[in-house]
Amino acid sequence: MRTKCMNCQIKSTAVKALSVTELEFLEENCYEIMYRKGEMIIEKGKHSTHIAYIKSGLVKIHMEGPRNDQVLKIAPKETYVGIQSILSDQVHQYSATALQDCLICHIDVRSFRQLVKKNSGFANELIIYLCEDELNYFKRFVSQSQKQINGRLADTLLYFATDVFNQDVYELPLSRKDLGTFLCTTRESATRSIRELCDLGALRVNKNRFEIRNRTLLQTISKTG
Amino acid sequence: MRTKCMNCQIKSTAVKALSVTELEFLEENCYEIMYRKGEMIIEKGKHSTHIAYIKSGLVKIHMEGPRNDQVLKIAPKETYVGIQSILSDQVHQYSATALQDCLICHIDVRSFRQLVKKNSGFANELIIYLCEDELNYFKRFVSQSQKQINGRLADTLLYFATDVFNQDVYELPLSRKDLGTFLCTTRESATRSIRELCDLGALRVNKNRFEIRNRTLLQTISKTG
DNA sequence: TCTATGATGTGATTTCAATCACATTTGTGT
DNA sequence: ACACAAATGTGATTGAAATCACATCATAGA
Repeated sequence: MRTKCMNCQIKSTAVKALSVTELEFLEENCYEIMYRKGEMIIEKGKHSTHIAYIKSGLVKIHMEGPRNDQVLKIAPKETYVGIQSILSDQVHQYSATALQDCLICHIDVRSFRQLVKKNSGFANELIIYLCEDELNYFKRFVSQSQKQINGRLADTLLYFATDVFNQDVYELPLSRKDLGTFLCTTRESATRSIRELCDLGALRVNKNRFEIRNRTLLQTISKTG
Repeated sequence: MRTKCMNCQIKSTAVKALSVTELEFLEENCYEIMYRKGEMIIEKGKHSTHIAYIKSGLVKIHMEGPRNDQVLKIAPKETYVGIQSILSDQVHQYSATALQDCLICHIDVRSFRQLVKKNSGFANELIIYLCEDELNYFKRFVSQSQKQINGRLADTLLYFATDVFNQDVYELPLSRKDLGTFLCTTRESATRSIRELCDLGALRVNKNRFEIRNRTLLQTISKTG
């Protein structure tokens, strides 16, 4: 049996603003799916009937570019994916792929829109969510265009340690190739950059097991590019 | 005497969703200012009490990076600037500077938030606005990280021709330096790229007067990077 | 167990753009 | 009209990262 929205433990801030009746309405217009690592959750170009909400697991948001598939974001739980389809019943502008096994809640986009129109508290929280998300992209944009690879890698490793895993030793759920496209570089350059940070003593790496050994140094590398 | 919001000819889609009473409320909580070319409209780090709405003129949105000041966006009229301050009474996360003489409407952020909470149609339009804006940044992010300078310049020149001036001959309101930072490169490389596109016959340039001579060629350059 | 396919590490080389250096033009205030 | 500061154009050089090429290591089937 599926979990009732009302009892859902990882409601978004927006959903917390809904009334009991609205939660019951939501309940009838969403459903959960488990995705295995590597499966596509939403696909660019496909008709967008649902918004996805990550209940657990990590998701890669990516978009075709002129050369590569570009990773825009590595999204942890409690992230909305494909919310831009709220614009209209159009097609998804980007793809999302599970990096780990993921529990995803799919919400019917028309019902979602109805909730926005009915409950301005819900709408308000969504606005806040979108603004924060956009600010994060601004920062990422600036970093990406002004820092060198080592700086961008340092950023990313700190991001995983601080915001995703909350510890300094973790299993990086990305292939070197994905890490490369997330860093806006190539697989080879990503590999080399990892080795440089190891040589500097900031890191220890074994396969995908990363250990941050000198956080201060990493932060310095992140700052100076 | 100032224009009444009700009669304002360049209302945002969101403001069009407001009732007469709400428009009167808005009227009492916003004011217009003319900015001269070069003046700062909002400044990073300053307390954000107002959201700016561009009624006329072009505005540069920019943010400090580790090396440069990075231009995030060249915003034309009917753009909200600093809307992210809706998050809370915090400080602005980026700056905005007038590239031309600009008429700006400053809206008290608390009143703005009240309108969001009161009128879900207003909130809904804002959500749509934010989603579109974010999608544009996604595309810019991908272009910037995968295209070479000529491709990025082609993009930008087409953007001005199509979305800003709506004609193929225009006065570019950016210094070479600003153009450089918008393209995520240096002044020198921007200059060289302009010359290359001229040599290819895609452009004709005299000072800041740009003329697109071969739109198809520019589009090809934009696509292939 | 063996094989095959994909992922990864690493050196050599090339390429694009940054940096440096300086000439020239433009603009501004007196 | 003049002087000075700021913006722009342009060549020479350097440098970071992409590309190429290939070896090695996993991993999943047969």
